[in-house]
Amino acid sequence: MFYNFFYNRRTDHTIVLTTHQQYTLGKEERLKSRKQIERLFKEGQSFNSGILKVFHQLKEGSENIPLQFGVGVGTRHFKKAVDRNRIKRLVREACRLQKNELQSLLAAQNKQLNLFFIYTGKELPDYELVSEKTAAALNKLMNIYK
RNA sequence: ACUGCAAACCGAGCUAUCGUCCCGGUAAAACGGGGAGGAAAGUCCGGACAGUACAGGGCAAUGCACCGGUGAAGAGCCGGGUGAUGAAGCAAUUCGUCAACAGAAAGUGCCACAGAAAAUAACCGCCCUGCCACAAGCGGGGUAAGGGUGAAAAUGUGAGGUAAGAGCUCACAGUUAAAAAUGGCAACAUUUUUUCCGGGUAAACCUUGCGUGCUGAAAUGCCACAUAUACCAUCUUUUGAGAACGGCCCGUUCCAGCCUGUUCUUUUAGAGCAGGGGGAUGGAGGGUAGGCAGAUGGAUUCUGCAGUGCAAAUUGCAGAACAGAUAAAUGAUAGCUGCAUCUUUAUGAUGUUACAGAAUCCGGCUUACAGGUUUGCAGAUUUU
RNA sequence: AAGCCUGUAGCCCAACGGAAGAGGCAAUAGUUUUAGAAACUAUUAAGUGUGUGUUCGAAUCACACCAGGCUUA
Repeated sequence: MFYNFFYNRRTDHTIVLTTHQQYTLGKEERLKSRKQIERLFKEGQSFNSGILKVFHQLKEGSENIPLQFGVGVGTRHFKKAVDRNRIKRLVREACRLQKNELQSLLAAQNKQLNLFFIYTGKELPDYELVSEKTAAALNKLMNIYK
């Protein structure tokens, strides 16, 4: 009985995930070019979403990638590399799980967007808080580029 | 058994789903394998490696400083010596801890306050003596035995000696340097002889000895893209000036010594003048910032056995392990076991937490560290 | 990653190895004023980032840590 219960739960979970199948985060979906990042900070628009500051800019390019994003944490509030790595991983994970809606919207309009998140909070967050704030930021972006 | 300190070691494990970096695999997938530490940290030492056109020498700069061993090397490690210091002991001695541990007798500087005086010591005192009838007073000289100081006062004690004194002389003790003998590879120790006794400071300048060329993976090489053989200043272009040798000098080596016109000598060619062009250095800018190599497996680390050595370490054999990103992978969620805390003692609840994240690579050092294990030392109590 | 610099009252800063430390702003109290500001007078506030050493003596010299800042293209 006990094992059976868990087996069912597990299979349900996997089915839900496989239907979407888009929770990927490959090398191509990250913003890596130094040139593009500098242009984004210089010319792009930005807004604050609680503990996150978001830079965003449409770009022209031949590659067919609707969304590229990067994450940064300043050394002012987090002196230890461990903490900075932790925050970057949490934001990246939250974005990975929630970006699909925006991605498909952009793909439908044939637009390409650069994004950069900067963590501006002063304390080490937990995953739930980061997830919530990232979702809010992504919703705001959907309204802008509708 | 408990507490504290120190040292060494460990730094939870397994499973599932999603995701990620590298390698293999594939036409593309699927799939398989690997993916953070003892300090990855601080950047404090030492190397490897790369560039700089390394002949060689000197100066400057900079580092080190008892001896031997170890190792690629070191300001590391191991062993020893000397000195200081703590504990135990009647003592001999034993057991620890620490040391930038060459030179102050090459020279220069500094030594506040106090004190006569702080380094060529005469302020008081003591002694001799001149002026003077004597005293007092003034002057000349000798003298470091005595003088409330100070961190430090001119080796200490005793005797002789003297006008008074003085290592002036002697004895003992201490101390500097040298020689010899014995022990030791050596530092050094012990003994004997001669000699010195002229404060401290070299983590003040410095002297002596030894070592080091400088720069640093954003090094460097190649490919691609882009641009500007541009601009300004100085120097130079026929014999005495320039450049390189990554501070300077000697020295060595290298480059340039071109073109046009004109004048003179005149076969070529050479010299002078003018102009052009070239070169070097500096200034101020412009472009690119993509890819590949460097780049991860080598003085490698660990384990076992055997050998050498007091030890650090090392030799042989066997086995195992070793990430490779570049706005930068190593993450998220769930469950089980283990562990900790609380309440209850079938169990339940909460937490899984320390210091901390590779960035060219190695060897050390230093610092941080929840909890656990082991060893050593100290403490007080309990039991036998 | 590589390399360099700085820590002194609440703040800004000075001090040749020598009384344990100078100023300015601020603070507190007083004078002045009906009250306040300004001005004037007085007072308080450091033991020199931490530790160890060298020295008779350390803010100063040396070493090791801690904290903060800067440079590179």
